[in-house]
Amino acid sequence: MKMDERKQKILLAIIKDYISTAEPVGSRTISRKYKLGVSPATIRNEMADLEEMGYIEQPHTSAGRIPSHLGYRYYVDCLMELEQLTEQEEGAIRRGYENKVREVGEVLNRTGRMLSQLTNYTALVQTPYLGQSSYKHIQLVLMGPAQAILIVVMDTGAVHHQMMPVPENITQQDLYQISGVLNAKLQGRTMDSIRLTLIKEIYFELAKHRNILDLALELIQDRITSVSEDKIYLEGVFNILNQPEFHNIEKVKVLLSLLEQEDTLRDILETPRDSQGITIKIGSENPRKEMQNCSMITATYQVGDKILGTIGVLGPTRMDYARVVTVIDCMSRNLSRTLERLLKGQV
Amino acid sequence: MKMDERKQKILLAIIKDYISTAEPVGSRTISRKYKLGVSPATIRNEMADLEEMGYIEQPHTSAGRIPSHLGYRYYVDCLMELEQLTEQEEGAIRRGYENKVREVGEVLNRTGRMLSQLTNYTALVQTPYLGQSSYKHIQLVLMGPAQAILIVVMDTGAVHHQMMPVPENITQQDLYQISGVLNAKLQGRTMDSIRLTLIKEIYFELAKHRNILDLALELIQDRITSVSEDKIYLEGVFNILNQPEFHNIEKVKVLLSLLEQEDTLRDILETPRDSQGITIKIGSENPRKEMQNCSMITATYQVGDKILGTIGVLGPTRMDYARVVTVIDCMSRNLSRTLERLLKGQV
DNA sequence: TGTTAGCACTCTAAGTTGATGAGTGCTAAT
DNA sequence: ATTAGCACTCATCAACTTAGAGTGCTAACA
Repeated sequence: MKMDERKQKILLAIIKDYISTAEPVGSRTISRKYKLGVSPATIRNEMADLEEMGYIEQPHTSAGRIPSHLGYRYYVDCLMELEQLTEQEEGAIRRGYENKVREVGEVLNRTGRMLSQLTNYTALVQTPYLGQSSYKHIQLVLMGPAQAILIVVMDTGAVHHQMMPVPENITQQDLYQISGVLNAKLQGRTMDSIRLTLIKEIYFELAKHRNILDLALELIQDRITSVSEDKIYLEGVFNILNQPEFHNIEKVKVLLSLLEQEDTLRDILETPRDSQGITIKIGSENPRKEMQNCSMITATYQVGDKILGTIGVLGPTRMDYARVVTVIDCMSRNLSRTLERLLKGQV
Repeated sequence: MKMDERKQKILLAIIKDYISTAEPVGSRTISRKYKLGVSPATIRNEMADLEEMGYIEQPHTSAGRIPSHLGYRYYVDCLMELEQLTEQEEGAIRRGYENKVREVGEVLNRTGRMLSQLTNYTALVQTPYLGQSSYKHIQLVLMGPAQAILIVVMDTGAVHHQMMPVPENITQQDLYQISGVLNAKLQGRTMDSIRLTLIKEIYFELAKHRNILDLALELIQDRITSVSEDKIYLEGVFNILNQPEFHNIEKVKVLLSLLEQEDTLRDILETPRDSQGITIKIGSENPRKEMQNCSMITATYQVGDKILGTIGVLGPTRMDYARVVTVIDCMSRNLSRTLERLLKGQV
């Protein structure tokens, strides 16, 4: 069977209507609302064909049709016309990013908030991969009789800190000295590039503080590096309560318990290696079967031509693909640009 | 009418049963399950009395009774026997606090998580009031051509940081010099005690960097101080989905939209000035009328004899008061102890 | 005088029935 | 190829019925 233009128009009408009403769409509705110039009976014939081809299905005999996963797939691949953002919205996004950007974490936060607000779905934002970022400043500050705080500033503007025990008798002067050496040796180095020779150099210069150094270097390498890496922010989770397909509490609970696990988030954000730009996963294309009735739209963001991470929007399969794609595209561009500015010439 | 012992027993039975089943309790059930040695008919008479006294009410004519707010109040004030935590649970709490405590924020986080897990309700944790904490270390680090990062370490172990613009031509050396002066003047000072004379002294020593100083001091005073103050962590919000009284999505949405506003959280955590220890607010005793069907149990935590903040558990009026009171009491003690250790001799 | 059995009564929850209407597929006419 | 017409299916809703849980009252009992 061939997919002629009229079939396309009918499929498009069904999908658009179902996206906005969440109700099965009948032949009469289509003929009335989307003037195709043919009678309901004709449309019924075409719909029977579309169903046979797998693009739509019937919840039960006397109901209208709803799009199948295949139908949505055909829609996003061939039929969808992207929506234009209003001046207002685009302005809001731009302002959201221009407004006193100070730190990577803050930028990601705002991205999530805007994404979920603009789409009314759940937003996911992955922290950027910054393995190539380098140490900018390291400082040890004495906090108590045997306690110090280790502060590490990365060139990305990220600041990590961590309490650590120190010997009883150590003074702030000692710590300044240690900080000085660490700074001299590590400043400008990337996380991945600290090698044994370098550490030996440090030991050599600070032989008598060996035990502090051991701990400090361990913390710098293991803990501090790993803390911020590959976290995923969730925003607007409650928006799913507004979707009619989630008026059943049990379904909400299933989805929420999935979203509570970081692994799941990582899995569903995952995109095929070669995918540039935007990826759409519909229903059963998602890695978890509990998400059959959800779709996920993701986009990568980058600085230069290095992809740093992914942002995504999670909604029901019946989500407004056209709008979400436009929004997420705009957001990922803005995010990339802002990060570029923030990390200017530093990554 | 007098509240004799039998009435008390019956009221207690009604409340216990309703708390565990969420169903109205009939006279037959009581006589069967809670062997009081009297027939349902007798119990019916007593229940009629209890209803007249306002302790219980009938959802409709042919249903059993449920406790009224007054009934719950009488229960928590006079009838409730506190539950004992199991060895296991108490151990888990203790271990939760002992395990590598490094920072105030982390402690609060864990507190929230444990509270919500142990009770299966929603936990609220207010950040401690640390207005009396003092500056331990201040550092400016050059990040880009005209950008620096300001790092402030408080004696509580809290670390704040903030990007700030600086003049194009400034060097890291200049910034070190400024940091040095700021440290010398501000170290050991409390946030509240920075006075004009002090600032003049700083200006005097660093006349040529006046514009940087203006910004830095402003950030230190306004932004950094206010950021972490009086935030309220929410944990286990989704637990409300497990309560049968919230099987209606609309009710969930109303409650969630309340909990999204920080003011609300502050209001419902608020406790009367003189209240030492644990406060229980039942239904309409809550400040928001949308929370008529919720109860809130709060406890303060302190270091020394200074109250620093409040933790709380939010559940339906039908919540398990005995257990929650025990848990929250244990948690607040542990939290106080841990903070004491963490801020040892520093506040 | 307090307790209890018995009974009529009330009200909800759950099930049944029937009407309505949206929607379909098929057929025959255009 | 298109469409009008028609018989048919099925969900939804309202009206009605039923079963059962629970009550209040009364009269009998200890």
